[in-house]
Amino acid sequence: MMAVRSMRQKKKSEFLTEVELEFMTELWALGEGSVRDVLARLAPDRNLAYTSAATILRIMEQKDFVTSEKRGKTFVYRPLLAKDTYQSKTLRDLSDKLFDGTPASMVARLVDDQGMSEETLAEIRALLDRRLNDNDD
Amino acid sequence: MMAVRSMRQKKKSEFLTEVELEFMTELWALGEGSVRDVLARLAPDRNLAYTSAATILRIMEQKDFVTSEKRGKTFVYRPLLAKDTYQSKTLRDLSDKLFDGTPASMVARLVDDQGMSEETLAEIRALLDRRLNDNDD
DNA sequence: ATGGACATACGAAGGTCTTAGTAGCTACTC
DNA sequence: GAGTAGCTACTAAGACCTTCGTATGTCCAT
Repeated sequence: MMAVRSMRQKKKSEFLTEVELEFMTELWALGEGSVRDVLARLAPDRNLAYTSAATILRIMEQKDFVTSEKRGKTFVYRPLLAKDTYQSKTLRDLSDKLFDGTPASMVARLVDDQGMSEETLAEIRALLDRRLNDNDD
Repeated sequence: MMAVRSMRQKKKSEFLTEVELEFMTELWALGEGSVRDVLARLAPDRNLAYTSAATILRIMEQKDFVTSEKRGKTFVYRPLLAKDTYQSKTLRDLSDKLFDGTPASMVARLVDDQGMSEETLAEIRALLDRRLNDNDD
């Protein structure tokens, strides 16, 4: 049997679907994991069939979001996309589409609405101070 | 046993789809507008059929994102969902799903990666200062 | 070898989203 | 009153997403 597995890459949507993000989140937390590992971490009321989980991970590999390595008789999946990277990409996209491309307005809405504690706010300001001083020398 | 679950509401996804956001953005900018008004504001290379635009707005009305009023022979659409509100909702969702529910980490990633100018950063810090002083009395 | 446990591959059903064509309504013009 | 222009309603095609069942393969113990 030939495992003909070399299709051409198609446009790659770059973004994770709902379920893909759910799975990727567990992989990011685990570092790596089998179908069963990921499944075990989902909410108890999630009730997703094993084969569904396997399908999802296989598709994620086709999309190059994860890679796999056969260990014994099971595949172990590992993220190819770093969480940091994906966070950045997502923020940029959101800023472009919903905040007129000005990330500052995003922060403004965040600190206005998100009910952050005062220490959280102070923490963020400290972060900015550090950032500003770093570039300032 | 009967399905006790026959709500008339279809669970309303709460979130705009890609195209719906595109249209809503124009309606937010316009305040209100007809199919033609919205269509006119899209990028010249968008090439969306008039009937497609009309369908999209009709669906958005079914989903209660907009309301309409017949003026002459055309419908004029107006947002029911405020941009601010939607921004907040989206940020909260993103924070929950991709930033462990801690908005502060979101800001951290923003100021780290987004290549903001120094004045943008200073602007944000000013915003935080104001916010902190307001609560500080 | 046979059966059982468990893993992967594939295909199909049912849903939503995007797009656009077709049909029909209304009103204005000649 | 027939034609035309512009609008809305409906329907459908095609793409993608989510879920799961079935088929198939592999390893191991009996």
